[in-house]
Formats: sequence, structure tokens, C-alpha cells
Amino acid sequence: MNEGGLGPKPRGREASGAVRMSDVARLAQVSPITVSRCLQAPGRVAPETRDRIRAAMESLGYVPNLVAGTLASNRSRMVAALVPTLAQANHAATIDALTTRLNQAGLQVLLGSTGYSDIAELDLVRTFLGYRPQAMVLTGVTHSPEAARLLQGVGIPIVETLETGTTPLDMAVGFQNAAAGATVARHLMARGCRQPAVLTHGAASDTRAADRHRGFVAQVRACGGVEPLSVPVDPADLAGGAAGLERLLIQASGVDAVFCVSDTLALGALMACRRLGVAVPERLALIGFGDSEPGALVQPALSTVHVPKAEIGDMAAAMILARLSGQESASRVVDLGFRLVVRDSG
Amino acid sequence: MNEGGLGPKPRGREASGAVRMSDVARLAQVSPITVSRCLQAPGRVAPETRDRIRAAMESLGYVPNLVAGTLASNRSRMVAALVPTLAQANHAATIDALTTRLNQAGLQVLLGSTGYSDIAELDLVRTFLGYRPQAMVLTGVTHSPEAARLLQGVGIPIVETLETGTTPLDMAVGFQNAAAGATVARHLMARGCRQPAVLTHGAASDTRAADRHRGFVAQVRACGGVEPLSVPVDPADLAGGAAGLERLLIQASGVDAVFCVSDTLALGALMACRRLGVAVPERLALIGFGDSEPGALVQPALSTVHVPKAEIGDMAAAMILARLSGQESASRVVDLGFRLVVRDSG
DNA sequence: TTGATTGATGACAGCGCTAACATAGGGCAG
DNA sequence: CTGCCCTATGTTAGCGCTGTCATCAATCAA
Repeated sequence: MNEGGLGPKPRGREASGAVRMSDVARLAQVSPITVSRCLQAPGRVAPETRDRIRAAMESLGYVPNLVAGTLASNRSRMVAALVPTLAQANHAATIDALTTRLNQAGLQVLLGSTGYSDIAELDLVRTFLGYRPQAMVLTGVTHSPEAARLLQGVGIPIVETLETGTTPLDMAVGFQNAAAGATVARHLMARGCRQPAVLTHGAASDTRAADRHRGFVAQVRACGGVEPLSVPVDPADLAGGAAGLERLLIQASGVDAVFCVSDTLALGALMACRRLGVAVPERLALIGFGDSEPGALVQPALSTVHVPKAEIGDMAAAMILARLSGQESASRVVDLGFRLVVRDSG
Repeated sequence: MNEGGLGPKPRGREASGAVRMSDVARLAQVSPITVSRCLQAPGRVAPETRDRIRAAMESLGYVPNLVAGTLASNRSRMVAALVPTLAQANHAATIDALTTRLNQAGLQVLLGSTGYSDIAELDLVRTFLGYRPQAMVLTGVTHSPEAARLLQGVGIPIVETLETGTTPLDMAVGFQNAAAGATVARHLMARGCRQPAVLTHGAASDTRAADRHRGFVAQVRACGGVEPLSVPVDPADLAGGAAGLERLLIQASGVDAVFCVSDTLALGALMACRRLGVAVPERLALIGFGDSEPGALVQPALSTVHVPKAEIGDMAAAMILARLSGQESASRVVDLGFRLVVRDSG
């Protein structure tokens, strides 16, 4: 008996004030563990008991504390995802698909954006791992060594998206950026272009863009074309694309085609061409990347490379779910390909 | 002494296997609470102790378990956010800004998309509250009564975005959709339109679109215009906009202006006009909503209403942070306004 | 009848961390 | 030298839930 006040003074903090499982249990006249089972596996609880418990939860407005559940069960029902930015439609589409699919399976998505910074990525990886997610989705396969070490240490499924060029940390789904660049190069050369150039993303950590650039240049060389001039742009937005194109035309007057590593850059370049009176595609062919919606609407309609944005999100979710349900997936790398979309601009 | 094996058989589960705070503490020769303090308030720990602890964390590869921390401290450092869809650029921009700002303050964002469904919203609200977020961001001010009850019960800051028409559950930041609709109507009437119509979003829970529609119609009436025909479209994508416009032209041949409740619909309508040979804006004026990027690039450039997407996300974050730091914000409703952008299409 | 099996529920301990209080030692005014 | 405050660190007891086993009654084949 501690009632006499003689024992060690009880000095607990006050509880959060919310309704707890034990409150529900008391009202339903069962033990807390039965309430827990009623939530996790209703089939293992007798129907009458179940109804009584549900009525109790309803009447008390009980909201299970998943944090406590996570700590006890070591299953957080969360998946962490990192993107460079959401403001770009292709990342948004991928995340949207990923989220939808994971939600259906009862998993929530913890989202962070790195702003194309390796430091921010490392920070976010560290923090997110602190929430003990059951899986992690990253953009691209290039990370700081420290981040890679952390990620491999935790032993959860990891999916890297948008890039399948090299060996992934764990799993990868996307396409081959270098091959996409090469395809564009082949197309332009076949079309008779003789002096192609590249508008590329200046951010060092956007290795996807760098890969496309590299693949393009290699293919131009292989076809015996003039060594392509390249102009880096950062940030890679519309204004950047426009400015980049102007710079490019100043540096080399003979350029007859430009591969822009993103549709956004291409659209900016297209605007600049309009302003400067450069005829597209007659004097200058323009090819983008990503098959964004505006590209199909402008005039001349933008030639580009279509990538399966939503499918990548879907597949990433599927790979995670398969792994979490114990299947050792046969293929750790899934290449969903890309497709050259030839429209008016080149 | 329990060593004799006489006490109750210890039947604990095995621990998660990860490095714990106590491991760090042992290596650094301090108590766990000092390690905890070193993470939360390094200033309250002596410099040499701090260095020893940090070295220990480094050498063990310690990743703090924030789930346990949340349970113990009742502070999750998470903010939950719900959007109808991420695949639409204006929501993505808002969330991007929100996330960036909250991350800077050490808060993570738990993101869910409702797909414009009240049922999905309720589900997500319930689940997210289970993670005990410190604040919640919603889109729009209309929710199921059940969701509203839940949200008001938990006592965390709640910000509703994109809409400031009615009384919020707690706080709101956005603009007045009805007023935006009215502004468009005034503009069209002043321009000499006599028979305007509306392409609107059919989803019942997109009350923002419905408000714009309502405001538009009311203003047309007030100006003495012909009662506007309206065509609902769902899903509100490009194809929907195109189909909607065709239906509209069939139903009423005298229409000389169309207010589309989103830029996406307007762009679809513009495509249809091109296909049908309808001159824009000569025969048909077209106004969108949202000031999306493609709208500025198409020809004729789309007239639209600019809304401060990123600013809304920023402000939502600021309101949350203010409240969490104890300030009772003076204004619970922040109207960031909108701006009619007249370009070529109307 | 009986032992084995199944189904429903409960007792106990502990997940990894932090709030609240406690303590020890040093500096310093008076 | 006393009493007080301040700084650095430690002790204790949970946060709210679930894994693991235990229990007890009902069912059923042999």
C-alpha cells in the first residue's frame, strides 16, 4: 500500500490527456490486449466482444496511438521518401502514385525534399531513419558515402528511382538516362543535324541529367558529329532555359539542334527562340526530356522523351510491399524504359 | 538476485538490434539522460562531455529512435498534411513550400492525398492523428462532420488552405474563391461578353471550384448578363476540359466566353478550340484559374487568375510554428488574395 | 471417457526514450 | 564561513502499446 504517503513520492508527469486503450478496455470490460487485437486482427476476437469494444471506442472517441504501437511492435507502418523537389511535375506524379499505392496497403509516406543537395539529403536520411520507417524511397542512385552507409546499415528495403544505370544500394526502378540521351542523339543525327548542343542542369547532384548529357555526347561522337557544346544551367527553370539558349547561340552560331535535359529547360529555350526570331525546328531543332504536359501544348509542340513517372511510383510501392511480405524479389532492378516522342520541335 | 533462475522466467522479446542510447552512454561513460540532453540541448552539457558523447555516437553509428522519443516527450516533431492530389502543380507548390519551411524548423511532414474523396480524407485524418502530429494542414474548409469532430478534439493547430470564405476549424490561409470568380466575371462583362459559360469541376468535394463557379455566376447576374450555362467535368484533366468545351458548344451556340475553374480545364478547352477552328479570343474568350506554367506558354497565352501557391504553404508553416511556440496568433484567417492575369485568351 | 486440438482472453514485461525531480560541487556576496 | 544560486549530471518512473506465453473452456476424434 502506498496510500499512507510513506513510499517514494510519486512524481509522474501527467499523461497526454487523450483516451487510451485501457480506457476503452475498462468500458468494454475486457483487457487492453483484447482491444489491441480487435484493432489488429478483428477475426481473433469473438463477435460480441468485438461489438462491445467498437462501441466503447466510438463512445470515447478513441484514436489509437500508433507511436506507442510502433515502439512496442517495431513496425512503424511508415515509408520515407526523398525527392529533389516536388515543384517539378515528374517527381510529383511519381510520389502521388507511390503514396496512393502504399496507403492502400496501410502504409503512410513521410516525405522530404532535398533541393538537389547532398547535405540536405544526408540530414533527411538521418532524421527519417529516426522514425524507423519500414522502407525508404530515394531519387537517383548517387548519395553521399555517409548516407549510403547509414542506409545500408538499417536493413530495410530501399528503392532508388529514376535511374537504373549502376548497381543500386538495394533495389532500383527507372530507366537508363544515358541510353535516353543516346536515343535523342541518334534521332537528331538521323534527322541531319550536324552541330548539336546540350542545355544541361548545373547542379552537381542531378546525376540523372548528367547521365543523359553524357549518353548524348557519346552517341554524337559515335555518329561522327561535331563535339557538342554544352551549357550548364542552374536553377533549371524556364528563365534558366531561356538564358541558357541565348548564351549558347552567342558561343556557337552554327548550332542546329539542342538537347535540353529537361522539358522545363526546353520550354524556356523555346520562349527564347520565339523572342529572338529563331525558327524551330527549321533553323534550330529542340528536344526536351520528361514529356511534361505543357510540352504537348505549346507551338511548335515539343519533341521529348517520355518517361513512366506514375509507373515508377507504382512499381516502387509494389517492390516495397513484396519485400515487406517476405518475398525476396527476383529482380532488384526494374527498367521501365522510355520512349522518344517526336512532335514538331525537332 | 534473480540469477538463481527461481524468479519468473524472463521471456522478453529480443530488442530491435539497433544501437541504443544506453550503448552510447556506456561508451561515453555518462548516463543515458546526458546523451539525450546532448541531442536536444547541447548547450546544457559540458564541452568535453559533449565531445565524448559525439565521438561515441559516431563510432557506434547511433541513430536516435524518434519514435521512443515521441512517446516519452509527447512531441512527435511531425506535421500531417492532406491534399486532394499532388499531381496538380498548385498543390505540389504549396506542399513544397510548406515542407521546406517546416523542415528548417526541425519538423517533418507526413503527407497524404485524398483524391477529392471525403471518405479517404476521414480515413487519413484518423490514421494521421494516430501518429500524434503536432499540427495538421488540410486543403479546403469542407470536411465530413466526423473528421471535423476528430480534428477539433485533439487540440493541435490546424490550418486549412486555399480557402478563406467561411469560419475555419482553427486557422485558414488562402484567398476567397467566390471573389475570384466574381472578378473574372466583371472582367469578361467589361470586355463586352454577353453570354458567358462555366466549365466546372464535377467532384462534389472540390468546394473551392464550386465557390469560384458560384461567385462567377452571381456576378454575371449582378451585371445583368445572360444566366451562364455551366458544364461539370470530372475528372478535371486536359481531356475533360476538351470534352467539356465541345459539349458546351453543342448545348449553347451563342456562348462567347468560358470561365474554366482550373487552368488544366482551360488548356483542354483551348486544345478543343484549336481542333474545332474556334478563334480564341475573337469568337470565344477563355479564362482559366491557377496561373499554371503551361498557361503562360501556349498560344494564345491563357488569361487566368494567379494565386499565391508557395506563399500559402509558407504562411501555413509560419502560422503553425507561431502557434507551437506559444504565440496566440492574432489573425486566425489570412487572406493572401489573388490577381487577375490578362493575357491573350480573354 | 480421454487426450489432443482449437478458440478466446488475459498477465506480464518491456520497446527506447525523456519529464521531473534530485544531487553534487563550485563560485560568490555578505 | 555561511547560505544561496548556478551548472553539470544522475535517479526514477513512466509514455501507451504489443510480443510472448499462459490459461481456461469448448470441441472432437478415437
